Amino acid sequence: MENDQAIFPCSSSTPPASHLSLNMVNSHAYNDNFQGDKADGYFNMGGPNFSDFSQSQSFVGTESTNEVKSDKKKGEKKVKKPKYAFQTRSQVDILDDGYRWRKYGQKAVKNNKFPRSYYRCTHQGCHVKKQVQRLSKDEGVVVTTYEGMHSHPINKSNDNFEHILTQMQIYTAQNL
DNA sequence: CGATTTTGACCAGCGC
DNA sequence: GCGCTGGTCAAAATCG
Repeated sequence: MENDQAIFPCSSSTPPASHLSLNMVNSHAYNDNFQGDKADGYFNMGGPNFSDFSQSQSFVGTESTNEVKSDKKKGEKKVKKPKYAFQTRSQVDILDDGYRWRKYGQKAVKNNKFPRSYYRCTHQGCHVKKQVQRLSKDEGVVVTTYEGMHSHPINKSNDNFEHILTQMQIYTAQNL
């Protein structure tokens, strides 16, 4: 999994919905104003009010240089972990993007009243991780942080997420 | 019965 | 060096 560019499975086919993610990076980025926590670098471009769900999307390019000098336990080569965070307006924490996720942890964040859930892709050979976090400031905002990239097809009908992507593209075009 | 969730413990990185 | 915070593991519990 050396490919760290996009989190969408459609990056190889380059569908019309894939370039929208590039558009979102054009927004202004502020570091320490998102949650007051670690300066990760969140890109926010969502408007205050749009429509129903998933209207305010954020994009995060967090190059956490997590380098391990020597193999301690896992023996994994953790050189660089690019993370991509999405800020979604939703009432539910579980944003089904079409993949199968297995929850492997949950921790409470300091600045957030809501705990952060850690998920892992259950696909064989796919070590994509994702963490879902809800903002204590806005309980209707859910931040989903993806880590890694899927190299396998979705075993579900991604019609739902595709619909969301389409809406995101429309909103992005209107916003920009 | 298998897969997944829950929850506490453990560990590593960072700041003081 | 110690304490805090964040991330992962693993065993038990739960669900389908």
